[in-house]
Amino acid sequence: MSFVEVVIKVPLPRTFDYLLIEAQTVTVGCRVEVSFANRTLVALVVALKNHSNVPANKIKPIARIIDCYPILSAQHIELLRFTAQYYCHPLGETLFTALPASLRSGEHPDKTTVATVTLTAKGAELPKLRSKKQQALLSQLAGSGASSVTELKALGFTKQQIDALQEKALVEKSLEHDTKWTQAPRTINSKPRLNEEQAAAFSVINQQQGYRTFLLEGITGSGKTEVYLQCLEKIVNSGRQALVLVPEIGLTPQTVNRFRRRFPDTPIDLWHSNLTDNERLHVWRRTEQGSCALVIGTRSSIFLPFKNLGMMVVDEEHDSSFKQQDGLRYHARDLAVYRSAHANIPLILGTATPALETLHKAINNKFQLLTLSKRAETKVANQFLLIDMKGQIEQGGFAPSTLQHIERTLACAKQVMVFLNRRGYAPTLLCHECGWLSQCTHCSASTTFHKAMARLVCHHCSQQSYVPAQCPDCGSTQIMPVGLGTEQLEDFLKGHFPDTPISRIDRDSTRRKGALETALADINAGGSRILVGTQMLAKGHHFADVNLVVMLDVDGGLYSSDFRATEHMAQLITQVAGRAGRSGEPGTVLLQTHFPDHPLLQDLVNNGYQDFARYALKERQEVELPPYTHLALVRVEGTNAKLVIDFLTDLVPATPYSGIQLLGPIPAPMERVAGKYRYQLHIQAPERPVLHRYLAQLLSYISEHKLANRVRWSIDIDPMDTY
DNA sequence: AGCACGCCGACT
DNA sequence: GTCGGCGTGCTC
Repeated sequence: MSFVEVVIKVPLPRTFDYLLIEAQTVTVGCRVEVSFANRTLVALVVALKNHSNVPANKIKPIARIIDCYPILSAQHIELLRFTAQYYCHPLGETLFTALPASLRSGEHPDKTTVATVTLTAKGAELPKLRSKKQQALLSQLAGSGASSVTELKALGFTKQQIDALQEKALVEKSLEHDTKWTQAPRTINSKPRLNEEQAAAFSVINQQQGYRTFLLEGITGSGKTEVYLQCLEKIVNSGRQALVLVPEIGLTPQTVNRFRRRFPDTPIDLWHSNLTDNERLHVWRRTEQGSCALVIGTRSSIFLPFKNLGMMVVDEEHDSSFKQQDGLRYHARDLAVYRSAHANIPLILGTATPALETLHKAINNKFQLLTLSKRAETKVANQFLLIDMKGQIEQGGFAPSTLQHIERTLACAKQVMVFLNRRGYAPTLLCHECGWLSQCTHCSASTTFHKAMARLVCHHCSQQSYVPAQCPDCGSTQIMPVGLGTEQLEDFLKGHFPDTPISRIDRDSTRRKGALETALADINAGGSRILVGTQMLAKGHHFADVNLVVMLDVDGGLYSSDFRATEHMAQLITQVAGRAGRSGEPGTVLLQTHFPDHPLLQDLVNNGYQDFARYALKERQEVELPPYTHLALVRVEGTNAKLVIDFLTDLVPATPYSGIQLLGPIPAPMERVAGKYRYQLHIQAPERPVLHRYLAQLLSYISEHKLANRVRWSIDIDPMDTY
């Protein structure tokens, strides 16, 4: 008798055995169809065996074998097994979240044609077009040769725009067969010359045989990307594949084009959340068959089944979008470390502002630190100015001296960037007479007033409501907006600088597809002189003319209950400061604060992120927080607050477990979201093995708990948003 | 997660 | 009389 052990997409932390009929042959990694609890499901074979511990009368036969060849290699299953175990997540759910949706649903893995767009002879002449977007599409195609429809969509172009060009006979669409990547890549001669530091970093990485993680700590503008490119070139030239992980908003046309120009004959694929199921399947298969050399992708591309991976790069490694915030709560950067060690290949973590966890490993020689300290374009560093907001009479959120700085910069024909981490017009409405505040009815948060939409919006559950004309409590008509949002800043600046063109970049103003690209192009063409926005504006976009950067309200990060808040604030300030003065002259960075003497802020401003980070690490060590201890969180939510709290209370043992510190149950930072109450239990341990041993015990306790299926619970390893 | 089984209230 | 509410329990 032979049996197969399979996993099913079901939140149960175990596998299931099925009977293999004699005529059937399968291997590990194949999908089969099984009957499970009265329904027919796709299952994945994870083991073959001659024995089963399940009573014979319970075992059902396999209904159908889907694949004759495995869709996951044993090595890849191993990566996912580790992931499941490390993140305390059921193996079945882990394997199925990693798979593209089409494979999950049992579809055939091979779809071999790609829709491609090519310029016609007429299109190659680049005629002037009325439509800005179509013109941009045309020049994109001229720059990169043929492009797949998939990729153009990723860059913000639409099917309509492509069709419009086809209508004008400027482009042709064709279905191309996926060609195996056999052609020897062309070497580009016009490589920029590396400066001394870049060359040193390159040569260290280049000489690395086998696994090693490098932390490439390079300030903004120091040319990290050039180092990646030259390292990747060697990998690609030797016929191996590479993965470049980028933050969610890092996948811009600028980045992609830069890679394309440097590797003109090399098949490059993109991986991000906007791909359709078929597009995903297609990239998945290309990586598996070795048909593409390079993938530039967001978080989930860490699960792509490369045939012959030679190197990984994690750009902006500190970015929190690498951490999945629901379901399988993995961190793509941390998995990249595991994966590269297993594949025995080098890994580059690049950033100007390393996460403290990463820096800690570099200091302890688990990672090798490589530093780029010289800005390639500018010789002089930016100047920081702290504006003390105590006792200032502010106008529209600005101190008088801030406004003077803006005025002066505008007079020199330079651009100004203004940051605030709150979109909308005002964070809340307040009744002047009775003190009523506009609260969301489903969340423990106030609703944000959006003037342009004339709505109150909850940023946590997206519920919208009309702006009341009268106070719902006392009937007064004296309702006014309180606090600042980007919309209000834009409004104020328009009034204060009536002749200056202003652009606002935040999730509201860029909701429409391609709106961000249009706005950015507009800014770079020099149209707007003042740019107002949230941190969306800070990441990865190059603006040549910005000379002054203003950050309002940096105080939020100084006294937050989240222990990572200062780190994130420092990263943001550094990141934002990097936007100033890229054209050759040093820029100015203005920080408005009520605490100009705060030691961490002072350290950051006077000595830079590198110094700040090392000081912040000392603080973490003193208070025994990560990376000096290891953290896990049991998150529980439910409509009934009592059940949620009772369940968590029950998880805290009467006698403490040696080495484990427990804290809770405590309400989540947002206690109520979309009508659900959220509480959590913090688990802290000095060593990872201790933590995982404890968690294994806790999980088996939870699985027998009678409240466990009356609430929603999950375990978050190395959580990001905590107290 | 789904889905069946099971035991109590208001409808044709 | 039964349709349907969702608490409980199980899935090879």
